[in-house]
Amino acid sequence: MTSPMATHQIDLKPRLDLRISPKTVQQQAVEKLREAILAGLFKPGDRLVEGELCAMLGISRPSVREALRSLEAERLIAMAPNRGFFVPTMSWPEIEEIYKVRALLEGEAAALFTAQATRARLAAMRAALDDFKAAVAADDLIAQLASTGRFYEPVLSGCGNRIIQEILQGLMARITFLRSRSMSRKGRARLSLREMTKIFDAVRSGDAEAARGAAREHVEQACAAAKIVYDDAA
Amino acid sequence: MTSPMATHQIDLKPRLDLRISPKTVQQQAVEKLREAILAGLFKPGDRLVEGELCAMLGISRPSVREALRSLEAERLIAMAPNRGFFVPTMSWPEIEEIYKVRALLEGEAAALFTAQATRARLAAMRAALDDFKAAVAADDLIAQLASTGRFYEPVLSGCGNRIIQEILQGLMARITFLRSRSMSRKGRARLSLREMTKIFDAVRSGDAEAARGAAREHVEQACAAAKIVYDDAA
DNA sequence: GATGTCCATATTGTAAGACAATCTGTCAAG
DNA sequence: CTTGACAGATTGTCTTACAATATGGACATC
Repeated sequence: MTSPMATHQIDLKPRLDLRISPKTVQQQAVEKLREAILAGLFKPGDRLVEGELCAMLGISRPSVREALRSLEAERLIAMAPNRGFFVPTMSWPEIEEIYKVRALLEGEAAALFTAQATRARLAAMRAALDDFKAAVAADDLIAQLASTGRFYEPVLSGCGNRIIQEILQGLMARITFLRSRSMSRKGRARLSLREMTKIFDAVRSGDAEAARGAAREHVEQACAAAKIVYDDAA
Repeated sequence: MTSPMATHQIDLKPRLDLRISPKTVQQQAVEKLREAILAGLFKPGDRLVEGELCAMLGISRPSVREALRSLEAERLIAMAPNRGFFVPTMSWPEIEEIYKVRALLEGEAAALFTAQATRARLAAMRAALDDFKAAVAADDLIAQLASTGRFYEPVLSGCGNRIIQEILQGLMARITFLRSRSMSRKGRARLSLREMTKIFDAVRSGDAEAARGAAREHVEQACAAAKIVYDDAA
């Protein structure tokens, strides 16, 4: 598929694909709605009334329904026949199961990445880690979430397994509504910083098993923090 | 959510839910199309023309499109704007990545299941294993695939993690088109039987780590068999 | 003969309208 | 307080329609 010559070149423009792809209304609708759900505009339990969404997005009902079907298959929303779509509320066991799988897959991703980390990706991780540190010092929640995302991005895209990446993105999306709240817990950010630093150090030193362990532990700690938040809310 | 009394009862009727659920046309369409793809009626590379599907399923275009969107989000089919839906062809690296994740998750599921296997589920596994043995002896491919499914079902539903189950089902669906072909390779079935027996023995003896290892190895062997088939086809 | 241009046709993308089926909440009757 | 009935809201689905885009081939050009 990719040009054989590419492997001889330095990784400056990794897979820049020139394919122009017209965005269909449906695709944009999916993106907008996903953003809206992740941003918390629609909260767990909220109903998604087709007519309202048509008005909000300025598109027709068939297009809205197609978009909702896509999100349904992603498990970001659910549907009950004749009652329509809604944002599902998740029980704690289910949330915990997601964290368990995250621990497993992020550990694997970290281990895989360690074995083949490029200089560029390590630099990106370090930059994100520095940003996160600054965001913690500034108590800036938005910046914390953003830099956390940038910290993981090189690991996921550099671990060499797109399936892991795809699955993790899906799982993360499903628990986003908890992330900002648990991150905001007093002291969690600082612990998070320490755990992420541990991951980075392990990756940089080339110790795959240490990286796996550190990544696992980070997720497990995040899970514990999420549980406290979840119980408080209930 | 569930009645507290239920926990005091014996597990004779595990969650018999009386909820009647009307099947919408769209749901039936998704099921029919998924079956058709898994059964190989639509092969990788085939286009799925909306008009034809309308005629085949006897439903309208909006309904067909909704169904296709669902399957698209499941990654069972793909879409190119203005060119419609098609069954994607997978490259070997991608297939291998799926097997890698399967190895990880099936290993985990086997380990989790070992720690909490019920008598009933163990019996179901044994029965499935016996069926598989008979199917191998009779050289009956259909029966082999069916009994393999029944062998794994108790593990997945009994491992206590529905997310793992959900992910694995999705991954399996994406490589089904390879399974029957690689299973039919001379000698593969017999090896498969040995590997599955090893899994069962480990689970029954309560050795979670042995079960994880055996499950991993079984997937790795399946991956190797699939590679041979894939290369032959190319 | 290879390449580029243009058009007819098929198919998709999207909208609008319609109507039956089903759910929800309200209110009266028992 | 429970039951039943009814009005309004919403979904499930189909039909029709039309613009936008892709595909394949005819034809002209180099």
